Amino acid sequence: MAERAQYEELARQLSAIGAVKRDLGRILPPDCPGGSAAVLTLLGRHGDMRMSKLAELLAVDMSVTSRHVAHVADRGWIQRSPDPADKRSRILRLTAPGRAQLDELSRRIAELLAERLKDWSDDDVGRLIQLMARLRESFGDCRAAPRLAQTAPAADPVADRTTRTPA
Amino acid sequence: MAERAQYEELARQLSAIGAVKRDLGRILPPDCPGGSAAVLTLLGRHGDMRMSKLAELLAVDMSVTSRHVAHVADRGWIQRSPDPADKRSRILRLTAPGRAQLDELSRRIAELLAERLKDWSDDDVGRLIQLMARLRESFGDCRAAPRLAQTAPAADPVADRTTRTPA
DNA sequence: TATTGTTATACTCTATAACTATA
DNA sequence: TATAGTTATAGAGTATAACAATA
Repeated sequence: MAERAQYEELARQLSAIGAVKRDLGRILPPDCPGGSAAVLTLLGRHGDMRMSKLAELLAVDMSVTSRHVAHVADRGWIQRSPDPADKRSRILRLTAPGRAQLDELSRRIAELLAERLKDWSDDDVGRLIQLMARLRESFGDCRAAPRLAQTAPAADPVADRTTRTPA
Repeated sequence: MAERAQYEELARQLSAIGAVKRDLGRILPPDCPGGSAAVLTLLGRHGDMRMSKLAELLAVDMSVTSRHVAHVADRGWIQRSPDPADKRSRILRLTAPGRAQLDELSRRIAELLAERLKDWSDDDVGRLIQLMARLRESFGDCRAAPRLAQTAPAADPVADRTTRTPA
C-alpha cells in the first residue's frame, strides 16, 4: 500500500517514459512504424495466432489490430490463412521476409539501447524488466470496456430495463 | 552490459507499458486529456517556467508544447504572462482553478493505482519509480534532432559540432 | 542572423460504430 | 442472436516547416 504522493510520482514517470518510447520509435524503418513492429515482435515470440489473441496481447481494440495487421500483411511480412476450425477467423503467421524484418528491428533496438544504457548493469536492466512486467500484469486486460459491460443490475433499482443484454 | 535478448525484452516491456498509460488516460476528465494533464503536473511540480523549459521537461517539440499550453490556457487553468526579461517569451503559471484541476487529476490517478497495485509493497513501487527515473535520465534530451537546413555555406565545410550521421 | 513561440499540415495510434460473414 | 474480423470516422499526440516578433 503506497501513499498518494508515491502514486503521483509513478504516474509522472509513466508519462515521462513516453520520451523513451518516442526515441525508440525514431530508429524504426519508415515503412515499419511502432504498430507494425509490435505485431511482428509478438508473432515472433508467441508463434501463430488469431486476430483476437493478437489484439489481447497488444491490449488494443481489434479494429486497431486489424489495421496494423493489414499493414504488415501488405508488405508480405505475415500471412493470413483461414482457420479451418472457424471460417470467421484468420491465422496469422510470420513469413521469411517477416522474420528478416524482425531481425533488423531487433538489431536496431539493441544497438540504441546498448548505447543509451551502457552504464547499466545486467542485473539492473533485469530488475527494471521484471518490475515493468509485473506492473503490466497488475493491469490485466485493461482495454476500453464495451459500453455495456458489467455491474450487475440486481442491486440497482434504476433503469435496468434498457441495459445490456447479457445473454 | 546486457545481452541482445535482454534489450529486446526491455523494448517489449516498454511497448506493453502503453496499455497501462492508456488505462490511466481513460480516467481523465473529457476536457483534460493527457497532454493537458502533463502540463498541469509539471507546472505544479516545478513552478512557473517558460515555454521552452516546459517543452524540455515534456521532451517534445515546442510546437507540441504550444498546443497543449493553449488548451489549458483556454480553460483558465494557467496564465501566460509576458517575460519582462525577454519580450519573446511567456511565463506560465498555474491559476487557482488550475490547481483545483490538478488536485482532481491526482485524486483520480491515486484511486486507480491504489486499486490496480493493491498487492504491491511500498518498496516495490519505490523501486519501480527509481528504475524508470533512471531509464529516463539515460536517454537525456532525446527529442527529435532538428533537420539542419544546410545554410548555403559557400566555401566553408566546417563541421560544427552537429556531426550526425545523416544517412 | 538567431531565438522564442505560434500555426498549418501530415502522420501514427487508438476507439466507436456500422457492417460482413460466419457460428 | 452472438462472435470474428473489417472499414470508416473521429480524437489525441507528435513532428516538420513556415512564419512573426524580438534579441
